[in-house]
Amino acid sequence: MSLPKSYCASEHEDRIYALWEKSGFFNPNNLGKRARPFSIAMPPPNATGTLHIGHCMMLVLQDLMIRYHRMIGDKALWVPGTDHASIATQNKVEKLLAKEGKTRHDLGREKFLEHVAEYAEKSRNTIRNQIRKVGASCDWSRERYTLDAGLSKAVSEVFIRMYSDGLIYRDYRIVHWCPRCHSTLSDDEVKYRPEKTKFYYFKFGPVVIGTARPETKFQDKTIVVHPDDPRYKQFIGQEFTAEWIDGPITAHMIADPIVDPAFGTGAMTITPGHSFEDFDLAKKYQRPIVKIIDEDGNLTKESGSFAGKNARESREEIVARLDKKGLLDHIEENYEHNLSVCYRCDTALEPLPSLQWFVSVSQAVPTYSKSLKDLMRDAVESSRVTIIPKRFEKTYFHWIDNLRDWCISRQIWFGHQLPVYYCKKEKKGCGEIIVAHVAPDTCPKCNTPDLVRDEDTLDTWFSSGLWTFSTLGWPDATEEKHGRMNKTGDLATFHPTSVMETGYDILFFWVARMILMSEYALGEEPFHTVYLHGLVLDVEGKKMSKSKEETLIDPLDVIPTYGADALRASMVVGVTPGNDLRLNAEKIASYRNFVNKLWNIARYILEFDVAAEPEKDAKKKTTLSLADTWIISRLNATVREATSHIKKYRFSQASEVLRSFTWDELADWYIEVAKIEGGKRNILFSILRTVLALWHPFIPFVTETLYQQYREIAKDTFDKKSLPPEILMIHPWPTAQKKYENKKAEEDFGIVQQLIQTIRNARVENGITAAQKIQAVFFSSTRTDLLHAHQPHLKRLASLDFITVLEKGDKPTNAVFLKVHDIEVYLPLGLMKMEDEKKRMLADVRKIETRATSVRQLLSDGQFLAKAPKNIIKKEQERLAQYQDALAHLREQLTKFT
RNA sequence: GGGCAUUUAGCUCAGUUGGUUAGAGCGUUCGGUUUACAUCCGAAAGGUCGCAGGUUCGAAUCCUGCAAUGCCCACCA
Repeated sequence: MSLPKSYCASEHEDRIYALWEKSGFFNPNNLGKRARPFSIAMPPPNATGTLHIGHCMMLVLQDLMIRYHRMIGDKALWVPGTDHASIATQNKVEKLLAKEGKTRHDLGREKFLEHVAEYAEKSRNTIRNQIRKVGASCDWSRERYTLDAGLSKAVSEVFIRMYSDGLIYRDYRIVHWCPRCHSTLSDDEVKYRPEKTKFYYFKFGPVVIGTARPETKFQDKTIVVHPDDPRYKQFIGQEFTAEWIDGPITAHMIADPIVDPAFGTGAMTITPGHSFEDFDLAKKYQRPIVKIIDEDGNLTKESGSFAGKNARESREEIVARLDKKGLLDHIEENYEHNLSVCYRCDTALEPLPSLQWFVSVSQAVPTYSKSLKDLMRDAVESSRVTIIPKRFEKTYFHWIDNLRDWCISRQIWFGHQLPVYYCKKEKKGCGEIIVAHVAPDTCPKCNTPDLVRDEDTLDTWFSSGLWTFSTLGWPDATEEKHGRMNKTGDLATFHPTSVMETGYDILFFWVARMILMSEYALGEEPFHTVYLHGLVLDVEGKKMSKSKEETLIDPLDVIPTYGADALRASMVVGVTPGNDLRLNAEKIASYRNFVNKLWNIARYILEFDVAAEPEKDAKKKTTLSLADTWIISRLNATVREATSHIKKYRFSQASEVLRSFTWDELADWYIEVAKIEGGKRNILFSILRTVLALWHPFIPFVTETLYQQYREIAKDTFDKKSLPPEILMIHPWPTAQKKYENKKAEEDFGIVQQLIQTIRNARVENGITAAQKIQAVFFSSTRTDLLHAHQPHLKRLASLDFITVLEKGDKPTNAVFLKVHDIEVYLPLGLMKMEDEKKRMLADVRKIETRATSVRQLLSDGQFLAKAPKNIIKKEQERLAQYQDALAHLREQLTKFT
């Protein structure tokens, strides 16, 4: 079998993935005896979505870590799964139903849920395939879904525990309400959109008040002013009658420092039912909470003659009525404020009072005598959880400090229904609330049958907060021993998980809540390290979205064209944690080129070099050439550096190190040298194997494909015992050995490289074509051996046809003069323009003089000599010596121009 | 309003704890049928490291201020 000239990813990728999957090594149980666990819980994509480029980012980074850890011998587990994503999914399915002219109510709860489940299952199949396309080596046998029985049990279990700990409670209070989703939202699910609107001023009793929302003001009976405001001081505490929308109304004036006298008229009425601030004020001063707008966005009976009308649409009519009564003072146009909108559907939210379930974040948890806020803060403060990049720790603490109780009940159908049952008074019950996994047949208090389950479902983040441990079998995977709950099975082995890798955009939604849940339920952190990646942006720097097709990069389009490996590389190279990535097709193409380069390096080694040297060095033990010790030294340094970068989560830098070794050193130098020296079969084989292993976590498909070829050939050559593993995925990670690093070889080969590069440069500058061979004369008092040994290299790589190496003697005149370390090179070009050469040399002299002057100055600076470290001073002295040496030679050479 | 970040070559971005001449990819220019690769090879050009101060023997790197851009949080009735 021979390898084609270029790598065609689509011909190999599916086959290679199947090979991995069949091997069983995605499952750590099949990896043999391994002591150290390494685990990642894959952030579950929405079950009804399809993967976009952002998902690729997480898959690539996590797969990189998992593959690396699998190779260094860890028990590596990556748990995949999907999230039911309650609101998002329900919205999506409702939209599809709407196309058929139906609503969920036409189907009824049960039928609707069946419909959603069916749809989700189809999408999940697509997602599974997409994850495979990217090359993710996750353990499919452990795949989970947030609505699985086990995970649902975990949800109820946490709810029940929190309820009995007094952390979950039910309360009537103002909440964020999305009239379109017909559900409450948590504070974090609210987005703000800047909006320009009208700001109205109305006469209200003795004062003028301002408002942007007249339609909420029907029952405003409290005026608040600043206690020190001289305009209103006389009215504070008074009660008076004001003419209002539906006739006279009795109102109070109170004073509170929260009012800004400079805003509007300095007097405001409060609307406790429809403003968070006003709600707090109303609680403080014990004013009634009146619901003016209902869940459909319509005005309630509290609005008198307007009852039943849509609130926002009635605004102008209400203003007109007040105007007619002479109560409209004036209108301010273009009032700028932020409108709160639903993060899922962008609909303007309606704050309204409602009876809902909440998680208290400030009340002490009995077991820990600490609040959930404290638990969340402690985990990061104590460094049990570290966030990369570190700056997000600040953001995290700030979020915790401002956190309010978490509204967890949602009025949608799709999700985990609350494990709450009511013994309803309407059904002759006692009003008892029962929180349990399963409904009791009768009320435990009054024995009334027919308990009614709460219709609401839980916030989707409540269940995803449990993800790291619910996926590993909690709560069943625990047993009581000596009065303590101990973890068993996977939960014991893999929890806390090692790394949570996700986008910074869900730090609050998800990462924080996982910490909350794990700290509460298990008393331990959910993960040790949080690695936050940035967003994938298009060429214009905007977040990629389906609505902008021209700049959208869809992974499913890219993979067939450029290959999954190229896509993967583009998400790693030059990408740093927490920073956004601007992606375009050219970038991906450049990594496709690299993948192809690697392909051809392997192709040369596996086919051409072997063919050229069939038997020669298979058995014979050859002595190593300078180039050999050089490349071995460089490879070892590369292994050492790349490993160190990966350990420190600097994946981009690791890939940089690998790229420059592979392309610049191995391909451009060593393979070219191998063609000259010959007999490199063993050493090239060994280098290739190491290089493939090093690249494998980054670009697994091409490396595995090549490794399979490598192993085919190795099978015929190696004895069975030293045969490497069948698949690269479980090949041991290369280890660096200090004894192979050779500074002298790097220096000496570096001189050969510099000589060749310097001569090449001189050739181009003097207009000598590549085909034209020239002569060179080398003078060196100390390196004649090096020069003699590398005559063939110099000849071929610098296109020379005749070389003279001398220790001393007469220097050629009218020749181009070059200098590398102590080696002088003369290129007698005969016909060239010596005037140009003279100019070039004079320019060189000036350049070096400038540098020498600055170093000389530095070295004559007493402060520098006194305070700088000795090695730095020594370096500078060496530099100066080099400059002086070079200058002396240049000047000497210049004298030869007549 | 508060906070975080970014600002380095034409473009996209690296640059560990301050220490030679600040790097890469793409792009540009010049030259190439070298028997692995034109998805390639060789050579080169291109940077006051946003601006202004400061600390230091020494600053892209640390500190202060300013500017531009982006994001997050809060939100005034």
